[in-house]
Amino acid sequence: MSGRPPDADSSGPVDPTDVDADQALVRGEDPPSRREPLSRERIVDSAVDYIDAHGLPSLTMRRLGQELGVEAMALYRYVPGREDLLDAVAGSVINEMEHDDEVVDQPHDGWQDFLQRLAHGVRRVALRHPKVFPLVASRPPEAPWLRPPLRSLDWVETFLAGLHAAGFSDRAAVSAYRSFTGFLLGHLLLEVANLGADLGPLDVIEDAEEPSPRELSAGYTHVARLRGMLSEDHAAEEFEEALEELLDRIALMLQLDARADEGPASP
Amino acid sequence: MSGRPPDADSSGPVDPTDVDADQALVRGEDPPSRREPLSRERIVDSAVDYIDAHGLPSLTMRRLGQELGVEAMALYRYVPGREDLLDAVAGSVINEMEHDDEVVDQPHDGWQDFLQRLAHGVRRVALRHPKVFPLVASRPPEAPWLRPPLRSLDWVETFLAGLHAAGFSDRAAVSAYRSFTGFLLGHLLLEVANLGADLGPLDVIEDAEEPSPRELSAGYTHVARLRGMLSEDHAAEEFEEALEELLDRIALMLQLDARADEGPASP
DNA sequence: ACCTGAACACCGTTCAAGT
DNA sequence: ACCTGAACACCGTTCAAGT
Repeated sequence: MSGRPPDADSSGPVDPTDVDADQALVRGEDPPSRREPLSRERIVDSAVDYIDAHGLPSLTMRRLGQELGVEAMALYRYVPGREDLLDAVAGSVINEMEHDDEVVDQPHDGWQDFLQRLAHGVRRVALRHPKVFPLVASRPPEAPWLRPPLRSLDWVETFLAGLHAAGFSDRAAVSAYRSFTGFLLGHLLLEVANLGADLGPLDVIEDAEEPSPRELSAGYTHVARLRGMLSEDHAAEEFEEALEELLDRIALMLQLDARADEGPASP
Repeated sequence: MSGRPPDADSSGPVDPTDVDADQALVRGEDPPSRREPLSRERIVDSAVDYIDAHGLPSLTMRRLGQELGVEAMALYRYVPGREDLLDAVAGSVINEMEHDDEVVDQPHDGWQDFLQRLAHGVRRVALRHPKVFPLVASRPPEAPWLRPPLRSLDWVETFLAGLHAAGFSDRAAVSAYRSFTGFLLGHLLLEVANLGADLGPLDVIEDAEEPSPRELSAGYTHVARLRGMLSEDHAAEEFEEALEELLDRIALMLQLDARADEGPASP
């Protein structure tokens, strides 16, 4: 079965004297007067849903229009084009963290807790939208001082303000921002890739491509032997461990930074 | 200027009695008999060059055919389709490391040196092909036990065999493989993204999208203040530092692993 | 004000036909 | 054996026209 949505017209005869509106009613669509009007937000949300369900390559302006009960051309009143829509999609999912109660705006229990919550918030977004996350990860951000996956002004501000309030120097906060984003990007992209994220619906995969055991044992002795171990999914524990280590490293950097601030004349 | 290649026919009158071959000669093309035959390798190499030059979105089967002096349909004798071609492209650039003399097959100076060389080899690939690297990073690998960016059986085997030879236990080698890939993916993807990697030719960017300073100062006080510092490019040093830290972590893990092997009955 | 029809310049891919 | 022409079912996007 392909990703194409089923054609609702194909089941049963339709009186050809019906006017368009009546045919629409037969098909179960709301008449134009009753359906809520299009808006940029509704379009972006619908695009997120569509990618979650069918994968990025399946999202076309025409199919998205169909999803919204509208012709593709109508979308262009609210969105400049497909590329901008994808940017908006990436921004939208990362901003879902705004409604995540575990994620806080201000450190109230130390910066480590603050960053822990933030990291887990991003991870929840990635796992909720595994097919959208590669977009968050690899679309070029709108400014060189935004780095994926924290690719919105709001969250970078929250990050920096939080660390500032926790006593970080500017230098230390920026340094932490860099290592934090690198950490999130690597771990979460691997995690969603392992989920088979990139491609569309799973119907194409057919997992028939795996190298045969015969092929493997010829030369790839280590891979063959460790196959099982390599396939084990330890994403969650790995994430926790690596996050702890990252926080330790930041704490260390913080000490060095503070010492440098006291003045370079110390023993 | 768009990415579309210029039409060579458009400059000057052409005698309509010329046969196709002569017109081809006028255009400076080799006659079919003289040009070297198509091959999967030539197609993949050409695709890499094309993406390097014009970006992934600009690569179409038709334009790639044109680049090779052939109609698009001819490509399908050597490549099953566009998606498979992109997989081959990702595999091809990562395998460029085969010809990188700094990268070694066997650890001859300790595993740390071995991993240092491997990491820098992958980084050189990423910097040589910044527009291809997102493909290496986010295409789902052909088996669940291959993780980007080390997405080829050959390199995973080299990695595992190398650490094995250096005395790593299976468990330790697999654990190192996981953290190594996570590290590379995060850092290199950020680095190429910062280079403006994803999109096509630079002619579309026009850097007109940056939020205005006025907009910034309203609410985004920390981002505004740290703008300059955030834009600084420390990719190279960051990579070295983070790599050192990763190797330290692996060394630590190695000790714990060895101790666990001696038997859990130790004091 | 909001949406659609028709059109344009593209796509990927198949397959019978040419050399 | 290797490539092409013609065709099919799609794309994104524009714009005049409809309600």
